Amino acid sequence: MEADDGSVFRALADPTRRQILQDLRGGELSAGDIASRFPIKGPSVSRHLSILKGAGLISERREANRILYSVASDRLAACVGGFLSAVCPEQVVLRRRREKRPAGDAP
Amino acid sequence: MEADDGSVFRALADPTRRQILQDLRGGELSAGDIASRFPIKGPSVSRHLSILKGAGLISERREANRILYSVASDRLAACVGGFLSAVCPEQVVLRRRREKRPAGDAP
DNA sequence: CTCCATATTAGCTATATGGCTAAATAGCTA
DNA sequence: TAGCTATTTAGCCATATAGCTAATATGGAG
Repeated sequence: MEADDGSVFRALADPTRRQILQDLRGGELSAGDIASRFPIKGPSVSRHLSILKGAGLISERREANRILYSVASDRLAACVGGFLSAVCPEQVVLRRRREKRPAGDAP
Repeated sequence: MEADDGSVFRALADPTRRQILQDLRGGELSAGDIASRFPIKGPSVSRHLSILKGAGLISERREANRILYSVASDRLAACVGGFLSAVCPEQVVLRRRREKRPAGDAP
């Protein structure tokens, strides 16, 4: 069901999308907030957001008539960090975060 | 003189190029060695190699009439790891390698 | 030099990508 | 309901990308 790693790397190929991810590092932003930071029109931003979402790199939340986006850093770290670990494991260390466990798992 | 980070991420967008980098993890390979591992023709592989080289992700060395390629993992870790550190610093640790110092630098 | 092996460069085609404008959808408020 | 804001979707166009075949280096062996 989930997008494959290829979609993640394709998503990261565009500088605008990389910047969006960095901007989201500061916290949730609406599509309009994001659009105001770039010299491109709203629909283009919307397209970038849908590509990032398709890659699983951002998640969205509706609030009134705005949509707030946030970065899915777990997924980013897993895919990209996983690749880095495969190619240059000496230079990169992945710090695994607590995983969401299905309820009832051993503590 | 050096390629910008954008070229690195564009280079990584293609699955063949990512696989080439992983294959080079095992040690130097000639263009022909690499070509034999993929279902595409030599010239296409050559193009991928030149893109990887343009991004600074591989280096080459001539031996007789073959050209041996190796992965530039420092550059890969610096660019991609740097980006990861900017977006999700909690999940990724960059382990800096000894840098090549200009001769005559303090010890 | 000629011949062969290894690779790259040139030129072509089809598809993917990223921008735009205009139109449609979603949700709030009167 | 109508009207307003926020955002996405549809359709178009220009450029970039990745594959191919044919032609061009480059280097070693005879």
